[in-house]
Amino acid sequence: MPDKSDTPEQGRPVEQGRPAAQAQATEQGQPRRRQARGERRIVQLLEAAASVFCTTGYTAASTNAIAREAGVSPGTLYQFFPNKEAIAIELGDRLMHEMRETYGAALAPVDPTTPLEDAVGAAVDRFIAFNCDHPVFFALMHGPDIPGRITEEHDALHATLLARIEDLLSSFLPDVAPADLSRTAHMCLGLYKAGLELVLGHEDAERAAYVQELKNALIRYLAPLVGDRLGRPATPAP
Amino acid sequence: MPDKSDTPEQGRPVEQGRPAAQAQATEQGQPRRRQARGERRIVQLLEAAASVFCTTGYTAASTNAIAREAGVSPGTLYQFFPNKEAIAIELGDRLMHEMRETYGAALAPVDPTTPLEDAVGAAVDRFIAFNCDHPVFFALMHGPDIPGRITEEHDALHATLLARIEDLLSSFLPDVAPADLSRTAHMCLGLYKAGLELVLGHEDAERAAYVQELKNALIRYLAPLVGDRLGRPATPAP
DNA sequence: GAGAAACGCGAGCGATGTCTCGTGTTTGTC
DNA sequence: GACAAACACGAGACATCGCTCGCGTTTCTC
Repeated sequence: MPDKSDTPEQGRPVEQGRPAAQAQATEQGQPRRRQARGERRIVQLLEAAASVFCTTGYTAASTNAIAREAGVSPGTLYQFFPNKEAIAIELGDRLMHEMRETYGAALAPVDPTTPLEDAVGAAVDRFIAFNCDHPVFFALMHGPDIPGRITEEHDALHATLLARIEDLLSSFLPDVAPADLSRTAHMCLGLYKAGLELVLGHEDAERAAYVQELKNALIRYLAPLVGDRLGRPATPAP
Repeated sequence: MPDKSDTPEQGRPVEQGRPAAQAQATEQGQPRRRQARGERRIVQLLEAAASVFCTTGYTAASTNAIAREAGVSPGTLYQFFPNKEAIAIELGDRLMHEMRETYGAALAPVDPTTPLEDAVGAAVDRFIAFNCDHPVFFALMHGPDIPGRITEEHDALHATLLARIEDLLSSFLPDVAPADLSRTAHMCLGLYKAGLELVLGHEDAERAAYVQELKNALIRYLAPLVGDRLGRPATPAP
């Protein structure tokens, strides 16, 4: 850790003003050496940000409010994040990381013998569970007011998800034109989002009922396409 | 606490077809007597607001930008609307009014012999057409950042729509528990919104294809519930 | 224990946005 | 034509928000 006298601008772009801590290692000269206390503050701030984003949305959320929610001063917040956007980015990154594990386990294994109902049911259950555990995710991914960089991440996740869904679908629909397959995948994701909104808007028994309805909608939408591979014939529910 | 005139609600006579866009009365007494010029300015400002809301969303839209888009000064804008929210409210009102005619014609007539496919197809076509003609509607109704009063209007429309859908559904599903019927209606509206987003995101042929997919999703979701009344059997497409 | 760096604070700067005010112009009515 | 009310303007008052600065405190390291 080279300390070049007391002038902090020595190793940094002058325009940058303050060091602007990076949580993870990026290129950019020397990242800041965080202490345990700092790491704790970061997750604390991230949790506060999640809470505020959830209730007010991204644009309406003020950094002062986030700092207050976290019980620190505005200045402290900016020791760990260069700007407001970076907070959302970092939050999105961590969420995305956790998400990858979730949907990796949810969509990846395409056992060629699993019936459609089970595959859809399992995937939906996992995604719903994740979104219920992390309501911020929905808030961040649904806001039409999100600035540039976050949208990129959103698009990246979106694309990854769609690719996975297409993969999964293609195992059920071997001979469908790519364009149709892509459209079907988009529809599935859209239907899921619609169902998710309803699920998040209710609780307990109603929530469970909506989860079931969402599965029904997806299965019935896909059933006519798959032909066989239905597990059991998609008879109308009793 | 600026602005004393933002108060609960200024007595709004709601005359017949009059959209009622009166601005501030000096003291909550009687509305202002508008001239033809003023009425013209109002629709001009509303159109400008629609355009700005569409491209930037509600919160990010500045009143100055709306005034500039309309080619008038900020002061002029405030001659006709007490505040920014009122612009969105009035815009929502007029949209809603037009919407009522559209979906009144789209959902009201429940000919007991129409097959499910046709009923859904017709309703979807009308709604999609309306939303394509008025993209603001989607923007205003979907923003997570919309302040209080607008949400009320949104909820009102939502409730009205749901009631209509339930009506329509109940003619197809005579003996279903009310709770289940309501849930099904919510799902239908949710599925429609999801499809709408995809439809608005594409053009021409792709857009038409998504419209068809939306109809498919709705019909297939509902088909197992109706039993007969299918018009033609919902055979899977090849 | 001493020095450096990370951490923490909170007043406040600059930019931006909503809305007002004083004034001048147009329109409707007599 | 005269008068009032509606219309129009645009500078700026007032608030808010993102973010910074200077300085004090805690923690790490030797």
